[in-house]
Amino acid sequence: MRLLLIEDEPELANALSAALKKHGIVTDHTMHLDDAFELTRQNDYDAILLDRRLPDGEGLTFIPKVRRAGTETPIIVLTARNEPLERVEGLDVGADDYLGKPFLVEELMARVRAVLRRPSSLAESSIAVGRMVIDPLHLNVAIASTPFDLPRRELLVLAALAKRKDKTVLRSTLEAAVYNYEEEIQSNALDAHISRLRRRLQDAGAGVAIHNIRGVGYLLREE
Amino acid sequence: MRLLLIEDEPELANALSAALKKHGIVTDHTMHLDDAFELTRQNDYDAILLDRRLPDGEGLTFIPKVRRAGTETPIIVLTARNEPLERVEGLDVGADDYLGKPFLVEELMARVRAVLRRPSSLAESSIAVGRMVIDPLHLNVAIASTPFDLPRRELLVLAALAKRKDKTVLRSTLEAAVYNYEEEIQSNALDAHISRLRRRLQDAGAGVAIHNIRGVGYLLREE
DNA sequence: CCGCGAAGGTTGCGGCAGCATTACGGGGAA
DNA sequence: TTCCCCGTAATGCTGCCGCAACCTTCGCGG
Repeated sequence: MRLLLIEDEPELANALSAALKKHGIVTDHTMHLDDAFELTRQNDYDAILLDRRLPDGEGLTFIPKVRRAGTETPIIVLTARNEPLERVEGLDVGADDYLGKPFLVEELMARVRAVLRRPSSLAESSIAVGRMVIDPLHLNVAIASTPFDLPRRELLVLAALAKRKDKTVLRSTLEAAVYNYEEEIQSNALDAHISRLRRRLQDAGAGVAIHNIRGVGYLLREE
Repeated sequence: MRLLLIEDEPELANALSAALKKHGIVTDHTMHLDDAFELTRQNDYDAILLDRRLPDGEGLTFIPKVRRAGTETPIIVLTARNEPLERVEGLDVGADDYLGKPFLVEELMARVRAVLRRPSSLAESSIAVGRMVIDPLHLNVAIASTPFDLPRRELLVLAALAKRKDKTVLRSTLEAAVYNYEEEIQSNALDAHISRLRRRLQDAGAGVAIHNIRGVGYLLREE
């Protein structure tokens, strides 16, 4: 899962990113609405966390803009101002939920989950490929119903591939699934993960293969 | 197991929390319906105990509100008014059970368990792993059918792991299972519990292992 | 059919974040 | 009081993972 966090307090932003990471969530962070808008066009986020009070101005103005651009990603508004009236304000312009500061990360998680549960979003619980069963939400993998554990990054790669099994996943999409843009990589780290993952799958007799499509990306299919 | 208690008499609330704690239950407590509503969004409770007569007004009004928000957590209504007619009233708006004050904690526990056993909730009664049998509902653990005592926190960790045996449990999920929102921890207390629990399981020859997945969480499996 | 460049695959290494363990001491229960 | 739980912190260690060097495969053009 991947979130975009639009927040100008670096301290809060860092704490939040770290906490979300514990939930297996990759977080991109920016404090500028323009950057944020670009990021929504480049990436397919599962949800957006939006602060209202930003150096660029009122965060809410961001919502109509992205909606007009066709982005339907759920938006959760974060703010210190938590009056009922303002709550309505946010929801009226197209926010999906509203969260007053300070809040617990658990609360945020619950709201993210709630928002993702809504009919529009397609949160699949479990995907079967070959002899494997992959649950990308809980980050579980099993082969022939015995658990199979993987390092974090390889797990994220596999989950991203499984979500679109038999379909090609762009290289950039995979990178996005595993890294946030602060952790930019200057090498073939992704290739390395793929390689190690392949070996692990092979050794375990997973009955799946990660197939490369030159210049485009990868796909996961049965052997 | 984790409950939300909505009750305005501090004395009763404290006594109840303490009593439930002895049963290994983590309890969050509030006396305001608004707070309670927020809490249901923050946490995934196993059940909610709801007083009818509250400073905010009639407790029953709370039920449709949370149900509309998509929360399916079982609700047990506590009240001094225990007339049959009022009982129907509570159940009609979506309560799962009804308990007249005063009551024995044992009775409350029995009702909580009963409510959790219902088909909708997926509370398994008993889980077998290795040479152990774990009942996360009664918080009983036995090794080779002789009872096995554990300290409270370690018991909660083990129960949380057992409920998802052979599947990874996120670190954050474990933290939520063991601590309520007042008890924030600032150290590696969870790691310490895991370590001590491992040693105990080892010494007892439980035939199970708690396995770590770096950067993700833990899982319980047979050795 | 062959050559060549670019994309992908593989692998060892080193740094370091995350985990394991343990001793210590406060505090609560019997 | 005594015992044990359990939070804290210090210490050591493990193995993930980014990196880079080197090798293999692919596809195109001649």
